[in-house]
Amino acid sequence: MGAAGVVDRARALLGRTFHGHGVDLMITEVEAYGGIDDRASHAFTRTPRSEIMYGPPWRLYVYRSYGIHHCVNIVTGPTEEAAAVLLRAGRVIAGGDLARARRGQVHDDSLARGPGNLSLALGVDLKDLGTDVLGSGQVRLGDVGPGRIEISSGPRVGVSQEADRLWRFWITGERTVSAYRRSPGAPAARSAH
DNA sequence: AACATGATTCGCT
DNA sequence: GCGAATCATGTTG
Repeated sequence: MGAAGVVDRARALLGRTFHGHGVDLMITEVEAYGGIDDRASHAFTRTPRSEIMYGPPWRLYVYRSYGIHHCVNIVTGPTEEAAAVLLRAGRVIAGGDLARARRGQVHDDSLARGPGNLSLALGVDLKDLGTDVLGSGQVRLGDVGPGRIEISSGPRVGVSQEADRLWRFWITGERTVSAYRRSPGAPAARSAH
């Protein structure tokens, strides 16, 4: 698997079901992070936090964001690349009451819209770090792959490095997909003029 | 030991 | 569209 391997893995996750602590959703938006080949990846520098990404694939990398939220990633491997896929949004398909209890009164489309909200809806936090999502634990991938879906792509949200790499993918037309925001720290985007 | 920085979200203008 | 909230992590002294 080359540098594009994580991209293939990211696209293949779209439309799959994912379970977290009593809630099932269909993954509708993801971002690929290329590890050692990607300055935007937390694994670009190998530290205790990013160490999980240098391990076997299909384990959870969970981190705290802005001191408030959590973000959920699936490590993709190969181990020497330390790549991972960030789950950015999903459509809740079961356990909606539980998801709403965690998220409050929000529109169904917003229950798992954005990485922090997705993590909250699924009840995933640091206790789930390192969970094998191919196992039968409280956080796991569903067995069934997607039917035919159309995929759109664009730049990743909020990253100041590699801000023009088109490594964000979502199911075309899905209303659960989060809004794009370019990082203030990123160089100005080239005008389309 | 102190400092800078976010793979964000929500409310207000 | 803009900015505050909030704190773990990594970096620097």
